[in-house]
Amino acid sequence: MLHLDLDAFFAAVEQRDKPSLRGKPVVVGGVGGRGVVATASYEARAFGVRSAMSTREARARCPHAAFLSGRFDAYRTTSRAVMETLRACSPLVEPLSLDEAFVDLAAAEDLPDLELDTVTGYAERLRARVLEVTGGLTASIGVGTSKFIAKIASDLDKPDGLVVVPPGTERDLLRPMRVGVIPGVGPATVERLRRVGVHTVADLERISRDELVRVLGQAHGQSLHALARAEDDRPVVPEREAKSVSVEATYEHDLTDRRQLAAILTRQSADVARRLAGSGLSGRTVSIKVRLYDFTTLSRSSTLASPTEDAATIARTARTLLENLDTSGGVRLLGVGVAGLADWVQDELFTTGDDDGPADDPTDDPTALEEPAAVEDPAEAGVRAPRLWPPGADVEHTEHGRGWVWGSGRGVVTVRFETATTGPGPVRSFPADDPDLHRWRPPDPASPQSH
DNA sequence: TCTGGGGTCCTAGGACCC
DNA sequence: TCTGGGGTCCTAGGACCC
Repeated sequence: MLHLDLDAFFAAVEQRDKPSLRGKPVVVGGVGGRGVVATASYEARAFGVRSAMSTREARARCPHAAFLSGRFDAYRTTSRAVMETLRACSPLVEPLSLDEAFVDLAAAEDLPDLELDTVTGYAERLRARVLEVTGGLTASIGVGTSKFIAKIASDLDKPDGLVVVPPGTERDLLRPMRVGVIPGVGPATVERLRRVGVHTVADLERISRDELVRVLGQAHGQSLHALARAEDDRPVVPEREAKSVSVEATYEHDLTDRRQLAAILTRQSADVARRLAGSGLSGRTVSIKVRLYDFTTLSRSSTLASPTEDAATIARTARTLLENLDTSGGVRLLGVGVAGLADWVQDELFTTGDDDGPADDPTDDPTALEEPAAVEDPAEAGVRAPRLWPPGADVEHTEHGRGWVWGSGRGVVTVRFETATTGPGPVRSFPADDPDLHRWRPPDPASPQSH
């Protein structure tokens, strides 16, 4: 597994495009009174500027830095070039963000073997190619036997570094490290672990699984027990389906005018609706997020009878949710989101199959009366590129047997297969139009007993 | 006049169903 | 008379990531 991380990405793009910034401290992020730092160039880091620091503090530490609000189109374009370069190596590339990705080298075609020297040379050439296609951006690469180890390794020689962790040396590498280096272990988990005497991975290793689950809960406890032992078999998932779409903003001054708050929700709802439509998605759960003057953060949500991508429906629902909150002290952040995403094809199935008259109390559900009957024109639906392979859908493959959809997109479907004897098995990717890949249906959907 | 914006995943409790 | 258990869906909040 290979993990690639572009160094100080946003700042590096700015320095590339504006030569006068090269060699100088550059800070990209919110430039307003309530902004925070997204990325600081290494020159700015020398003055103690860090990601997530308030821009106010960054200005105090490094007043002569260039403070920029960011050009996301340029970042996206550059990111795309990098991801394409990675996909030329292996079909199994999983972007984690604009500046990070995993590459499954076991699926790389032009890699003769996975020996240490071979992989090291390959990764060096990859770094050179990234430098080329980005017009001079450096990347740090980590290689190891799992996602976890690759990710840890890419952090060890930053910037512009390469670390390959030889198989069998993982646990010795991890033991002296602080638990906070483990992805998923943030400040709250570090504090909980500190209270039970755990500071390093070596300490973590000594805690039983039961104890860890008691301290951190099921999911986190189990996964940390495994990671402490360098056990990690998570596959590369090339394309994940979006699960939610949201828009939020923090305002320079706290807002109190309820008409103004409602107007903001209306505009944000239109933004969300446009993005949903652009991706061919709709969702059933509308939520708002409200951060009050004292930073307490509230969320409220409402699940509709059927998915929507309609701006007016989202806005009406969002405004109703806000009406039940006390915002008299002032609001510093307001946001709208839609979750429970489905595609238009499912939407159509839903609304044509489940039409059982009006809801009991129409005032409970602002959409019950107005919700239109989804997409009528099949040609139009086709244009919207429906998502044919919803995650979790059962499928079968002529060669590999039965499984379920792990992810899909860009014409590729990733399937996790299950065998009766071994349980969850390997993950494989296929072209979405692979004739050997079939949607799978239960043998007799009508038979389940009616109790 | 500390503390962004876009996400994901998990937990816990209550409603509801069988 | 006493007292289920499993499962799903929904809501709110929190931790975490880049």
